[in-house]
Amino acid sequence: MRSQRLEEISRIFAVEPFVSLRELSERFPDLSEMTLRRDIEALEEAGEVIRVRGGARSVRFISRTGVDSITKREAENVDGKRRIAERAASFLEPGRSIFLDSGSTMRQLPSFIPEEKFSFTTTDPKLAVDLLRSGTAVVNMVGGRVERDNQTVTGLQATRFLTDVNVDIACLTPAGASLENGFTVGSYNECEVKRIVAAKARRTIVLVECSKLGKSLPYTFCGIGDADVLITDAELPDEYRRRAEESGVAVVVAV
Amino acid sequence: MRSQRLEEISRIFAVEPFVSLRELSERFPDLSEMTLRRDIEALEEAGEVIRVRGGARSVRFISRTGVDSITKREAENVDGKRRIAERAASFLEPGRSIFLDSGSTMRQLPSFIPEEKFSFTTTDPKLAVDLLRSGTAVVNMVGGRVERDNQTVTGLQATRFLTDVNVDIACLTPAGASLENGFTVGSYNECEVKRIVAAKARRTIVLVECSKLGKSLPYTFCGIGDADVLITDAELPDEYRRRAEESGVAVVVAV
DNA sequence: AAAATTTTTGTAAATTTCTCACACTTTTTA
DNA sequence: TAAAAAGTGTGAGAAATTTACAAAAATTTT
Repeated sequence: MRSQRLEEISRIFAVEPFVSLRELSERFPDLSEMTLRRDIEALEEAGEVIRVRGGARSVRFISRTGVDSITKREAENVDGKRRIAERAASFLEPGRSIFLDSGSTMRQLPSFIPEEKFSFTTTDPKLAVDLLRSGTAVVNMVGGRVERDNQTVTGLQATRFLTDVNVDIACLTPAGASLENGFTVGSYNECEVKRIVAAKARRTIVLVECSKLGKSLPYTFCGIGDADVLITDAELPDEYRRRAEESGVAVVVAV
Repeated sequence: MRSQRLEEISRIFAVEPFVSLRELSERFPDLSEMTLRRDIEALEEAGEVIRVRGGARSVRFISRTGVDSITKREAENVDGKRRIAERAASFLEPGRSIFLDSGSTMRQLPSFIPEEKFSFTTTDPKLAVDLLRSGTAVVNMVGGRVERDNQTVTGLQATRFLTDVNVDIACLTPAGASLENGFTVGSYNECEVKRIVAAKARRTIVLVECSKLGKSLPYTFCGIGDADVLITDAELPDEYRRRAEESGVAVVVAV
């Protein structure tokens, strides 16, 4: 029976991101290639797979993350970013007002967010859209001018907007982290936003990729000691760790 | 320059679910097919598209949960939406404050926007990101709560935000357009936003897909006669045209 | 139960698309 | 400025895919 076979093939695509026609022929040795072709075509019409040269790809394995020209930066150290994001997700508390910074690290977060009644506020338009995929969260977008290079909302309107918002938990991502200058970014406007958020937050979580360590950019939004939690993707140098612990910062190394 | 061209192709895939190699050849007449092939290959490696026989599919439009209502809506009548958007682009004036509504029709606009010093304000986070690709435009994002189903910013914060913004030209997209109720939408909050914008704008351009004609939803944001320009993708029924012309509305049929 | 119809399958030619290899050009780097 | 690298064009050859038609199986109808 055909429908039965379609189910079986469908089950293969539930596990494999790509199946070639040849593999399929091996699994069904007494069927002609043409029949398997037609089966794949039927699955494509059902929206389960996409036919590509040589076989078909399962839509389940096609991720929409990173659909952009800034993918270059985004593609760097994805693994570290994901590990950091995963840890950060465990600090989120339902019912609280949670601020999420913009940036490629934060954009890894949505896939780790459980289905709870979170209330998010963010300056990142892309992140806002991704957060909506969680069916239960409320998503607030900060208004203001969108900066071209880092795709974040800043400016007078943004700061004004944020003064009217309560923030319980803030997740912030600096562009640099150094002992001398603390957590820094390269844009004044962006700094202003982060500074306001950090000042308002009951709890500030700073997410730092190890590549940012030792770097220092023009504007500081808070000192290392001002964070409540510091999440990194690699063991901190001793100096940093000592400084953090002196100030009561909880250090989380996401490995 | 290659990277520039890749950006341009990427922009096409941002709004088009499938692009054939032939179409691409038409858009880039002095490039060999092989080069475009390699470009598509690069985009595939970047995770933006999936190469299929005859061209490539944009991953943005591939929904992993079977039928994603948003992506499905987005893929409907892309041609009509594009034609409407193209016409709308010709009404934009550099240096003016331009409001762009949310929705799938508006999301077709960025690829038609020339490199001028526009100043855009929008309630659509996705659109905001796409608008940034134009290197010269200033993009403002309206703040507020992001609605899940239509991915638009609404609510008290949004309306408050908009009262502080001047709008010269407003591009609005109704969900329904009828002689009795004018231009309508299904959400009260969304209506509120559109109403404010329409009232502020020196010039209101309403973009109506022909499928919306005769439909009426609960909330009216303005009457047919209140528009300054009405753009559709098919000839208007006589009644509508008469009504529009009586009120001095310029009707543009994008064919 | 036989006939008629529809659905499914197989075969092979025809077409299209894709890949590969190599030469040439432009851009970047040293 | 030379050398290296990256990007581009060409065309032949190798797929893979489509098409068309016929046969077989499953179905419905009579």
